[in-house]
Amino acid sequence: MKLMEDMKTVIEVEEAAKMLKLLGDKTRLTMVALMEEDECCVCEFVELFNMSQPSVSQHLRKLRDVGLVVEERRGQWIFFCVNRSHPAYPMVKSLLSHLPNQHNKLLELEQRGLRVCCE
Amino acid sequence: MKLMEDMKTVIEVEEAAKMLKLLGDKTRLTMVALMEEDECCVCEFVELFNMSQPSVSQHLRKLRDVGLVVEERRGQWIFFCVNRSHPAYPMVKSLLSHLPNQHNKLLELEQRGLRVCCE
DNA sequence: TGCATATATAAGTATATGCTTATATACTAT
DNA sequence: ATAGTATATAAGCATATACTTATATATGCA
Repeated sequence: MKLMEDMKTVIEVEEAAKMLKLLGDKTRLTMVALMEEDECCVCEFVELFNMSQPSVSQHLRKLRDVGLVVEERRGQWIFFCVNRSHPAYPMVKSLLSHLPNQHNKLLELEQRGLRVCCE
Repeated sequence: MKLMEDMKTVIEVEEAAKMLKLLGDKTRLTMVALMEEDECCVCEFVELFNMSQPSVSQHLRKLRDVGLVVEERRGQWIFFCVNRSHPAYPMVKSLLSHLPNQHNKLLELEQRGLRVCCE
């Protein structure tokens, strides 16, 4: 007997393959796992991945192009977060649940004073 | 409260990305979804995907190389099936649960007399 | 206005990918 | 043995991918 159930929205194989292809990259998969915890901005990813800014931007653009993430500008910064109403989100959430928690990465960033906060 | 829970084995992001990259191809994703239903042999995939035999073999080899599928020769045929003891299998199973059922494809193949059976 | 910071985009390049055709291997049946 | 069927592998090729460097755009602040 199952009392609580994860959303098991069905999506077409083609659509799923497109998503998995995008997530089949260590950088993008980690990005999405991080954004599942909290919204992030480009410079935070640059710091976390020790990667060039254009490279980070290009990864984020791919995620945005399929609608899996949405962006919101706040001052100088553009924050990205997971679009939880995307048709493929339930599948994405399922697979993220099999990955290690990424919270420590954000904590470490905060401790180094590199977490961007705009209130 | 949750009484029954899916296996939520955690695997490293790098390992997960490797798997998702493999499954981020419509052909291979469908193959795995089909094999989740029942073991299949190469010529069945050739028929189902209307694809060249070498192409099918190459896709299966990639899946085999990471250990996600295992093969077993029976006479002329080599049957492939999902390796349910693979560390990434729980994640794979999770995401497959968001795909449409592929049973009809195998049924149709059977009705056309093209299902390989060796007993 | 002018400069610094944050981000996006463009163009170039090396490598990866998925197909193709041709050929090799393995098993079955005559 | 020989032919037929099933599968694997190799080599070639067109396209996709992920980075790089250079440059453009947008915001904040003095």
